[in-house]
Amino acid sequence: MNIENILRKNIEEYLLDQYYIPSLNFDISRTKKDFVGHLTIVLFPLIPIIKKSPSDIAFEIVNFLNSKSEIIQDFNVIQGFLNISFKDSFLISVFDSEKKENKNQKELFLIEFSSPNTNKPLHLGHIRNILLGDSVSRIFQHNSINVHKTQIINDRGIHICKSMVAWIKFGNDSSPESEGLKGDHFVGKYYVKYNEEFDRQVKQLVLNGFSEDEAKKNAQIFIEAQEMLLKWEASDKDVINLWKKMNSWVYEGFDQTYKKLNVDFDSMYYESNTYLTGKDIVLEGLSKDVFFKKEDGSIWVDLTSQGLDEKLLLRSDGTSVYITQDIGTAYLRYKDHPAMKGMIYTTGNEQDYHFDVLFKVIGLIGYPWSSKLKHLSYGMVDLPSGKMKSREGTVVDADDLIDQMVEKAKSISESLGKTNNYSDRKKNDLYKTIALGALKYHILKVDPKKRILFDPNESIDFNGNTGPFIQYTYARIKSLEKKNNNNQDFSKVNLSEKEREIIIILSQFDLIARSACKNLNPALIANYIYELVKSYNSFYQSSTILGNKPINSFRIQLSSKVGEQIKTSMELLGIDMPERM
RNA sequence: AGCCCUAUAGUUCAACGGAUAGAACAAAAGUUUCCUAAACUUUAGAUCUAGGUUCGAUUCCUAGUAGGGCUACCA
Repeated sequence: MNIENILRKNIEEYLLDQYYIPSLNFDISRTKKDFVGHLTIVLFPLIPIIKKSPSDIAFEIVNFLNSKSEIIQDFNVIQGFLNISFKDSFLISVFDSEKKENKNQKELFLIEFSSPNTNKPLHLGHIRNILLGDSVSRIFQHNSINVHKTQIINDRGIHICKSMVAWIKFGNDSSPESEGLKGDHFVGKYYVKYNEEFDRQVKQLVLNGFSEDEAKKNAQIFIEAQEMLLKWEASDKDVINLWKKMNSWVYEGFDQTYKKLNVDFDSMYYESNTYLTGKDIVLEGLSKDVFFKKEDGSIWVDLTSQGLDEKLLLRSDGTSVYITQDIGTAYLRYKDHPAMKGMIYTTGNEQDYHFDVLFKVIGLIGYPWSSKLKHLSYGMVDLPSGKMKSREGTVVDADDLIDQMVEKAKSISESLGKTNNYSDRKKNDLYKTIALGALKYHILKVDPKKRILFDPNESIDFNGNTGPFIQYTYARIKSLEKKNNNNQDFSKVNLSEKEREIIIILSQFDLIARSACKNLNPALIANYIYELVKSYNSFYQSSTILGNKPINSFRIQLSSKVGEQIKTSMELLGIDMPERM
């Protein structure tokens, strides 16, 4: 139970007891720096209802609290703000009480993230997606919610055919092994080769008098890719085999990257398995007049009454589009997990409209679970040079970025000379931990809906509000614990103001975790950790400067608690904590 | 054209409608008898514009400005 909740509960009781007010929203927040107190109750909302002056209300509240138990040391009222200072004995009792897990029956949420195309490697945009999805999953689990992590793999369509055509043309019989490339990079290379050849052919056709648009439709290699897609849909054996081979290379590459990022999945859904289901559902909806058919045979949904447009669901030639398979995937997932309380889609905000449409269409079909679908959308990751475009080669490759981060962690650590006595293996593990800590924290600390400006050269700092700084603080605490194992009674400790501050921050963790869960926002956790670390460092510094020796056991205990909390919190972001660094 | 998102120190980020808008980086100045100086302490510096809602607005509403996205028989 945290302090804020205890206070809130008591005040609610007071309102009910004294004024028969059953529910009223009022604010409790940390007392601002320049005022005396620990927590502040904002009285303004109470004034018009109780019809007394703020100071009268404040006295009543304090008297009520004191009549129940002696927890208040002091208080003051400034304007409509009631600032309360708690007794040390109360703070210590809160600090000392073990957290009780609420193990109610657990709900199940499906969380979809990553969901790449299978024609090229993962890039920085995927990293934000993966980290968000993974972190939200961890936060859900922390809040006693079961999580099923899943993906939709876009393994079907013209894009993968492009890589296949290029591979036949330029690299037949080559393999990731023969070229010494990671599988996804290998396939991506042929996707790039396709585009180079395509551009060359288009240029040639334009020189021969074609318009730009015509040239794009008539480029030989594009026609070959289209033919291959048709063969794929007709289950041509050779094409299917090649398709399987290429995809397996890609999956192998993806797995390595997931492993590096320390994320995993409970299931995969493949578009090639779900698009037909989607098609069936659309046809069924057509027969029930939920959708309508245009003269050319294409099938549409009319969402104009809900403020959206008409949307295509099936092409005139009967083939499916993006949203068709999404309908099928959602349906299959619901069939697999009928008890799910919610399904969360993690995608970039350029798909906001798409998901708006998808959820409404599923609702129109009449599936009651449409209300359980949620979209976790996040802003783009931009580079200083502008938007990432794979066609223009301005993407930041995920693997390259991670390697670069490890290199940087290495050079910084070595220049500080703190790891000299480590084995090579330990050093490398540490560099990876630091590098990933930096990357993950840097991305997750930003509100998901905002865009991130990512400078690959200098944006990752190892000072200030960063992952490594938090890791470092943790390592220091661990070292402190190691040197001081004395376990004494600390019931008669006089707390310093900084210690009180830390205890109150510590006690707020569950509130923050719940809020982060509700808002699908790991940034709340990150900000909490940093605040805790900052307070702790300041406390640590003042303690050492005052030369409080011998180190009293309460300080060790407090440090230890802070360390524990930092670790728990950072784990919600998927960040490992090194014991030494 | 319509719809959606964003706008805060030089820069990157904070702030359930609450007090004097917080941090970090960069800039300037300081602190090592100390459990890891990858630290700590100072100083300077910001709410896009105009209205409205109310005790009170960075936050909510309206209009505008700027940036981005979406409005594909692409995924």
